[in-house]
Amino acid sequence: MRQEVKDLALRQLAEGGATALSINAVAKELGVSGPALYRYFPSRDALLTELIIDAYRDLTAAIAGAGDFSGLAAAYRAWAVAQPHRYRLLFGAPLPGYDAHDVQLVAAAQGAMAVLLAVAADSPDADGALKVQLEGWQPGVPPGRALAGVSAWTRMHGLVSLEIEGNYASMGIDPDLLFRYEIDRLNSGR
Amino acid sequence: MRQEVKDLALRQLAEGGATALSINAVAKELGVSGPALYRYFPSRDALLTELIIDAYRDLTAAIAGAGDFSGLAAAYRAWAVAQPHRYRLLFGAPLPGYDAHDVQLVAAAQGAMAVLLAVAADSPDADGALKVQLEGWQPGVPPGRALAGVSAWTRMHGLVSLEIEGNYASMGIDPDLLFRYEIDRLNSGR
DNA sequence: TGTACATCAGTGAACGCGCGTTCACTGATGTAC
DNA sequence: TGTACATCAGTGAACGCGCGTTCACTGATGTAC
Repeated sequence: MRQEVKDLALRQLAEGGATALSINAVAKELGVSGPALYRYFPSRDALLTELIIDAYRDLTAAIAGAGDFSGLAAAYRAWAVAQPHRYRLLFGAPLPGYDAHDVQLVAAAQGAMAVLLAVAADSPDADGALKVQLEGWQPGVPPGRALAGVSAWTRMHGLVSLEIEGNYASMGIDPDLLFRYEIDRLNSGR
Repeated sequence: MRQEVKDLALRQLAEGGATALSINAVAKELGVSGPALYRYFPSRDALLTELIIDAYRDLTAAIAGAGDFSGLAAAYRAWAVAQPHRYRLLFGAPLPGYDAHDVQLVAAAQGAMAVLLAVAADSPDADGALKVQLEGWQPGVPPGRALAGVSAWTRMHGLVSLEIEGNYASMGIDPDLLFRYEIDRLNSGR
């Protein structure tokens, strides 16, 4: 039942945009009255939090077995393109009135980043204040690697987020070709 | 009066997230009844469209006089960081129920891109199908330059969008240092 | 200067809608003797 | 096997809220003679 609620909630998010998560609407589609769902989730925010944590874990799983960095990048993109609503849940604008400071949520996000850092190259350019910050952020990781990880994530996110909002499509440019071009560049250190 | 409405609408967007644009709320804050605003805007969507067009023009103006590519990148970022709600209006998730196919809107977006293309470097790597698409997208522009423009935009967007959602802050990393690192890399062809 | 009129910004009521959440409750199911 | 009871998923009404939009209207302002 909890799973059914989540599935329907995701489907409604997919159809109606990030604000479209409504307990009443989910209940209705489930053929049940609104208050019934409060047996399973204490509040709308709790449901939302669970969806986000699920999404982090799912994304993490999707990129974990993808091989080297190129494989990870392809898996990251494929996951996002297949379910843009979940990608937005993770990296889009914060939902009004929703406080994203749940402990499990932060842990789930770190899990995904750990997978990325495991296959990131090493950048020789981490120095000065940036180096100190990178060491503070990921104490066990060489700062050059942490920098390469953040940088790679940033570039993937730029590509993926513009793709899922249809920006390349409206230019008549195939996102696939652009993605390959950028990842090749990134891999060759450019 | 129209300008006052727009200003208040922007302020409410800034405070309440992308869904927070409400004619009634704007009217209330203006000390006027809801229907009064229909003298000035035919509908909520029309107001929204105007805000988006304004934002494109404003962003275009901000990056137009910024000198070379490094200057443009800095101006682009400064504009977005100063008013993230407007940046989201342009490049964030589409608003549910809002159709972004206004003619003026498309023109405004192209104006911004033209400024970027004017200072973009040239990439030697545009070939094959991608080259054909780039030529179709910007007929008068060498495809290598178009590719460099799209690529630079993508990377700037990755940096800026993660910054305004607070992702670097939550890692303890100064977005300023990261931005400079990435733009230096981009400038040196890496 | 005074009067008749037109303009038009803004009003208040209403329509129909949806939301999250609480509350006391029904009624089916399963358990214990 | 039959009866008494506990559990608990789900109900329907209600609270207070906000939304976009329409409609007929008031009432102040400005214009024309």
